[in-house]
This record gives sequence, structure tokens and C-alpha cells, in this order.
Amino acid sequence: MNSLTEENYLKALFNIANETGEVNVNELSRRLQIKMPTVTSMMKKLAQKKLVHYESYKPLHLTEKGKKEAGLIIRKHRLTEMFLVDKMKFGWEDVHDIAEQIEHIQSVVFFEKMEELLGYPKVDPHGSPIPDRNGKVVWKDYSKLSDCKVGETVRLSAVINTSSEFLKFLNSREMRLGLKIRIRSIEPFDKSIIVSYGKRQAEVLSNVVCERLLVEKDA
Amino acid sequence: MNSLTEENYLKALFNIANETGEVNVNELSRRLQIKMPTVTSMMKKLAQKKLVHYESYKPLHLTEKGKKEAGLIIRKHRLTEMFLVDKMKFGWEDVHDIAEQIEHIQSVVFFEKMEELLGYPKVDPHGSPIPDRNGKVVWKDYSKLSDCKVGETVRLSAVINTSSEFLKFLNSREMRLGLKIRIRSIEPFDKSIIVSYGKRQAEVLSNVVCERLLVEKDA
DNA sequence: AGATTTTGTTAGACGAATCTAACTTATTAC
DNA sequence: GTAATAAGTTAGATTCGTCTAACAAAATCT
Ligand SMILES: [Mn+2]
Ligand SMILES: [Mn+2]
Ligand SMILES: [Mn+2]
Ligand SMILES: [Mn+2]
Repeated sequence: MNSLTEENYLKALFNIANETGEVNVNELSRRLQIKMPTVTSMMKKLAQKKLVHYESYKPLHLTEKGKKEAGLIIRKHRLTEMFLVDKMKFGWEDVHDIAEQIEHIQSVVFFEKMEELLGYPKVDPHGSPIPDRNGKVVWKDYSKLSDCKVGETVRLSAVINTSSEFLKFLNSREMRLGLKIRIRSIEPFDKSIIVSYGKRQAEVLSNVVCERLLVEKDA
Repeated sequence: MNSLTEENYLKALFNIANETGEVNVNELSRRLQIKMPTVTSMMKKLAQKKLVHYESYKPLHLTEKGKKEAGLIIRKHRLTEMFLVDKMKFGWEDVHDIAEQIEHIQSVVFFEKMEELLGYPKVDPHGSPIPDRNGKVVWKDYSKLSDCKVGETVRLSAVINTSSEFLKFLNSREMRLGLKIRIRSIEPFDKSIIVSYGKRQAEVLSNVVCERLLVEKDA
């Protein structure tokens, strides 16, 4: 149906919209590392296929059809990441690039089997929700760790912007999803915070790090 | 390095050479369902890349480099098939089409991990040998069941021409790799044979079937 | 408001992989 | 050994996804 190339555009449109609200040609170009004229012409093509609403100089929007197809690719991506971590024992920092390729495999049963073997997981190894069979995805309303107050105890539920470097940094601090974290103090000057978790009593986390950590306040 | 398209040509060249000795443009065209002029121009391209020896109107040959690269793709294909059967519980009749896609995934660790999880298997689910890390592959010298004599007891070791239909036929007769088979009689007229195995005492197998079953004489 | 910068579009080209139509070489049949 | 058929090549076109250069519109700065 859609080419691998088209799939990557759809996915980027979906993800950017989710992160920053509005999508424009420039941002899409930056994200996909593809020059703007190429992006413009692909948008016209996707518009013809009724996957994108396109008007010159206006922000880009996926149609409902486009959202669904994008959601289904992201579903395959996230199921794959979960499979690689759970069943193939990869680290969470090593799965994205492989999933980026496997998400394009055309085989319904392949991903159904994955899902079954995984026990119908709701989230991927980075805490992002796995879209359902219709491509629909719902984010829980997590808070950023950087928005929490002194004294609170929270649970690490997801990470934003899952670069390998960032995930390795978290590994080096023994931080993983599900971790219970207590906020001991916040430095007003640079908004760095001191937290305790596991066996670590006073770990300093910069604001840059805290803004990428999504937490749930414990019930 | 090589495109997905080039990889499929290399694999076909390798497989046809293995099956029928000589490869020509016509056969490659038939196998890949690609018209002859397209094949000719790809051969010129692969010749430039030193993967194929090409001379107009002459049979086609992979270079050593070409054999190695083809072997490595087939390695990925067969490891994948084994993984799908062993770890993901697919039937041997359902894995080829998925493997046809996954063989093109670019990730050394992905296939290393597969191999490790599988315990370094020597053959794929159809009994074909898995090439080593250098793309080298060695076939054991199996016999065709159709070449065996009355009274012999053999072990089913591999199947030739692994179409889904043929494998489903074998499933329906409860035939699988490793099965011990005794040859009870051979009908001279059509070379069909009567065999016994497992709980089946007198199963008729046509010559067409027997020519596709590779067996080892039991030690 | 006008100048400058950023963003986006148009036009034209290119490589990869495919095709069809026409022609050539090799093989097979008689 | 010539005629017919099959196999292979050449030439030219097409689609996809990409690019650069040039131009146009929108946003930002002073
Ligand atoms: Mn990912
Ligand atoms: Mn991708
Ligand atoms: Mn196969
Ligand atoms: Mn393939």
C-alpha cells in the first residue's frame, strides 16, 4: 500500500504533532534529514492519497486516515521494541534503530504473534503507549519530574526523546522504568534537583534530565 | 552497501546455481518475475561492483565476493526462519515470506542475538544448511527418497523446493524433519512408493513427492 | 514600515529500478 | 543448412525519491 518512504513521513508527521502540536515543512525536513523541496512534493503526494491535509504555506495535518496508518506503523515499531527487549534481551538503548527497520515488515501475523508472545503489552520499553489494532493511542497524563515538588515520591513511567546517549546515562545511574524516586531538594539557581531512589541517597539530576523523565505520583 | 534489490538478485543467482548448476538471464528473469532487459542491466551493474562475472550471451556467475555476500544474506534468511519456528512458534510452511523481508535488515547484532538465542543452529527449519559468518555453506550429501531401495530405513533430513503447499501436504501426513521412514515397496509403473513411519503402516508417496524429500541412511 | 531572515515553492535534473518495442544472437527443428 | 523459435541486448520511456538553484511568501527585527 504505502511505500517505506511514505511510512516514514507519516510516522514523523504523527510524532511531531504529538510532541510540538504543529508540524511544518521545515521541521519535517529537519527531522527526516530530507531537503524541503522533497518534503513539499511528498506532502502533495500524500495529500492526493488523502493521508495529509495540505495547503501551501500552511501547517501540515494528517487526515483521520493518515493518523490511523501512522498509528499502525508506530504500533509495529513499539511492539518490536518491546519484543527486542523482552524476548531478545536487548537493552532499551539499543532497540530503536532495529525497530525503525522492522516496523516496515508487511505481515499481519508476524506482529500479531509478537503481541501474543509479549502478553498484549500496553507500553514500549521507553514507556510510550502502544497503539491499538486501529492505530489509536492514548497517553496517560504523566508529569515531568522537573515539575514535581520537594518531598514528593513518584514513579518513573516514561522517558522523552529516547536517544541512545540519554538511555545510557540513565543506565549508568541505575534508573529504569517503574523506579520509585523521592525528591529531596531543588536548587533554585539551575533547577537541578537532588533525589533518592534504590540504594542511592543523594543523586543530582540536572533540569535537562528532569524534563525528559515522565513520572506518576504514587497512589 | 547493496540495495534490497541487489540483495535479491544475488540470492537468486546463488540459489539457482546451487539447484541447477548454470544460471542464465532467462531463468533469473523467471525466478524474480522481472523482465529480461531489466535483469541484463542489473547484471552489468553487479559486474561493475565485482559481484558477478558477466559476458554477453554467456551464463552468469557470481564472483567470490558475490558468493560471500549472497551467502551472508541466505544466512540471515535461514537464521530468521529458524527463529520464527523455534522462538515464535510459526509453522515451517509460514516462515519463508517473512524471512524474505527480514533478511534485508541491516544490523549485525540483531542476527548475532538470534543465532545465540537459537544455540548456533546448523540448519534451517527445512533442513537447508545455515551459512557461516563468512557466507560459506556446505551441504551434506543427502539422497533423494526417490533413489532409495526397498527395505531401507532412512531419516528425513531436508525438503527441496519448500513451497507452502508442499509443506502443508507433509503436515497432513504428519511428516517432519528427523522422521524415520521404512521403504516397503516401489511401484515400477509410476515410481510411487509405499512407506511406513510413526503410526502409519502403509502410506503411498508419489515420485513427485519423493524427489523433494532428502534423506540420510541411518547409521 | 521597510529591510532582513526564515520558511516554503517551483523548475529542472538525476539515479535506481522497472517496463515495452525493436533488434540481434544462439539454439532447435526440420 | 536453412527456417523457426528462444534467449539476450539495446534504446527509450516511466515512476519514485531525491537533489540544487532560483524565486516567492511569511515572519522577524530594527
Ligand atoms: Mn523507538
Ligand atoms: Mn522506519
Ligand atoms: Mn526460505
Ligand atoms: Mn528478500
